[in-house]
Amino acid sequence: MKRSPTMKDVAREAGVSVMTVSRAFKDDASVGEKTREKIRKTADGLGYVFDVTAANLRSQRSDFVAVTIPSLNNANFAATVVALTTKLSDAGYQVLLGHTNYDMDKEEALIRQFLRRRPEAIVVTGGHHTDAARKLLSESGVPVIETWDAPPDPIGHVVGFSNAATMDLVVDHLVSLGRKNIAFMGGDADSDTRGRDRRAGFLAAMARHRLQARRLVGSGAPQKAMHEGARAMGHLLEAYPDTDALICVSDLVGFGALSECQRRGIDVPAQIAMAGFGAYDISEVCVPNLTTVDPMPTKIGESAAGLVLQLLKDPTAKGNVMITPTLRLAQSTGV
Amino acid sequence: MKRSPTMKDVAREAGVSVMTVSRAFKDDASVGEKTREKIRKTADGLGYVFDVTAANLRSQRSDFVAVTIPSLNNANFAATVVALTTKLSDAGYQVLLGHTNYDMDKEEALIRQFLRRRPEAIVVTGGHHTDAARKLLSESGVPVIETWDAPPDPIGHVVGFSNAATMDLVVDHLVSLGRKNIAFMGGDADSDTRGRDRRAGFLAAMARHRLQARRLVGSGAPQKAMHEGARAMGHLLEAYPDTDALICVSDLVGFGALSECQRRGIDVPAQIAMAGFGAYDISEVCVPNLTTVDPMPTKIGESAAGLVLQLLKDPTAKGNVMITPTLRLAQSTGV
DNA sequence: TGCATTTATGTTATCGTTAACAAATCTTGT
DNA sequence: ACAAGATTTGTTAACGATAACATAAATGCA
Repeated sequence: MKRSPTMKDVAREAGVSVMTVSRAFKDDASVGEKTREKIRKTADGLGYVFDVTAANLRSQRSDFVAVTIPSLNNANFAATVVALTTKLSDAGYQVLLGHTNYDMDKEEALIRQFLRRRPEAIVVTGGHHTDAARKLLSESGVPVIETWDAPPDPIGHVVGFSNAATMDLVVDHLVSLGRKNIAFMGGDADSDTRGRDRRAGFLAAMARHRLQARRLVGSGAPQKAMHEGARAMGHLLEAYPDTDALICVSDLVGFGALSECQRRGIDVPAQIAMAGFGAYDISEVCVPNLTTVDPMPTKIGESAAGLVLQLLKDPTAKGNVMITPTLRLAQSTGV
Repeated sequence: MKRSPTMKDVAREAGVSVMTVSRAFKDDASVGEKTREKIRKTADGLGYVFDVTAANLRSQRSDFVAVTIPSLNNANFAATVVALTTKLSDAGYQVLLGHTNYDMDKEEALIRQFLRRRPEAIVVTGGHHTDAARKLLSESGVPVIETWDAPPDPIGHVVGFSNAATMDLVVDHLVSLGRKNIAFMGGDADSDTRGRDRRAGFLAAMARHRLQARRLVGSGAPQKAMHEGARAMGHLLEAYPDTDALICVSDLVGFGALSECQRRGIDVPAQIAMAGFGAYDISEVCVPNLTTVDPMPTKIGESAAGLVLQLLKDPTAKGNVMITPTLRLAQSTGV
């Protein structure tokens, strides 16, 4: 197989200098209209494909934006990435996507790997990282954006919300319905830092209402959320049979719990009101529909992309974006 | 902000040549143990980060493997990508992931964009592409692997299965239960080529059993599967009230349909037996559990990665991998 | 010890593109 | 028609690494 053609080949064939070919491939450059046309045609004829790697090396711009998320298979992270990718690729950037599988060491390894490609910005999910990862990020000389959480000690910029504060919305709602024996399911897995933050928010909100918050059941790692939700519901009913409301760390756990109620003939919301988190599709389809919190994943992605673009124009720009999640009431809390 | 250090800086600081530094960063190269140690230490001290772009340009190897999938937020595609990424990154490759949103023009644009980075292999989902995309792929001089479908006219290599053939499994099962008025939901969206293939398979299987296959209802684009499944169930019940079995293009559509049955008090499986496709988590959690087909997404990813690695060693290697999906029986068909 | 062999390090040119500067060509107004 | 400015094209060197080849240092063995 023969070597693929370079600008040099195109230049020779078209009878111009290499530099003119280079310019012809940039939209804004000054090249005569008929010269450009000839070059385009010659390039097509030769099957020339522009080599971004060489361009990057010379111009010292990688066009990469590195992005890490905990899991690919999550409607919310996916929505954020879709929004982010759309906006960034429209602006000519290439997203380098990595998933950590909720493992902070994996995240560190990914960051290390991505930095070797000289990304122009790094967008990470969450504010919890290994010490080494924090160091890598802050010393990278590249804009860093933490999304989804509003960490107490940000590395660079933040586009997120307070997971803890969202629990106020849910607890207030359940309390306003007269529920008092409110349980929380999930938030026990070390790896799911957002879940832990939500549980902490639940505890704080309950304390604010002077309600006992001892009804806590684990649901394990987020990867098995639905199954674990069903299992955990069994535990909850045995341990705290007088529970009259349940907040789940996610809609997926919530759906597992809901289906277990269905199996056992427990009436939701009459006996137990139930709320999830994440506004997953399933919350609007399951029976009963699940009250949930919409964390605005697309808005997070769009804002993060906007911030990246702004920072690439002006690295000194300040800009943290706070997102305001909304409570979506549905049948599972009797609305 | 000062320029980040290069090998030259490390070499000067460590009192060796640039080439020695370069070798010290490759594991297998011959460098004295104490020299290597000194270089490592100097590099760390300077905060040196290896520049993969430059290395790629010189060595004419990108370490990239381009991968396109229809949607990020899909448990099956995600599982394939996870398996693929894990295996390839262990071997030192970087996956460039792009999602097409089930749009073939978007896929073409992605491929065009990826080729400019000189990937060492390209893995695409499905066997349906624009003509231009097919041309790009086949002329790229890079190994091409089509996954998830077994296309009639492959571009290069294939790791997949016959969507149509999987429907034989499901139809045979339902017929063996004595069901005759079998409906199919989905497969109507142009963009969902796999769904279309499944519907075609359904029609073929019904013909083989000499059964009428006019009970077809659309469920629209896969992005809204759950909602559309619920809506479509309404249509089905109105149009074909004597339906005694339903095959859905995916478990997500199936769950939508199932929840609509629950709302209307229709007994599944007594009145209507129901089967989905994809072995999504939800199929094992919903009530009743959903009979489904497991398309072995992880196996697809692993096999595709294995094939990529093999092809990179020996580009002339032949190798198509056929995956055999399995039927998973559950309560929704009365098992 | 001395010479062949292995191991460790150095030198030079280059991957394919673009920044920076230089030169040539084309406009335009008088 | 011609100077002055605007537009288009060309030349040279460089981005940061490595392949290929050359040489120096270390080792083995008679």
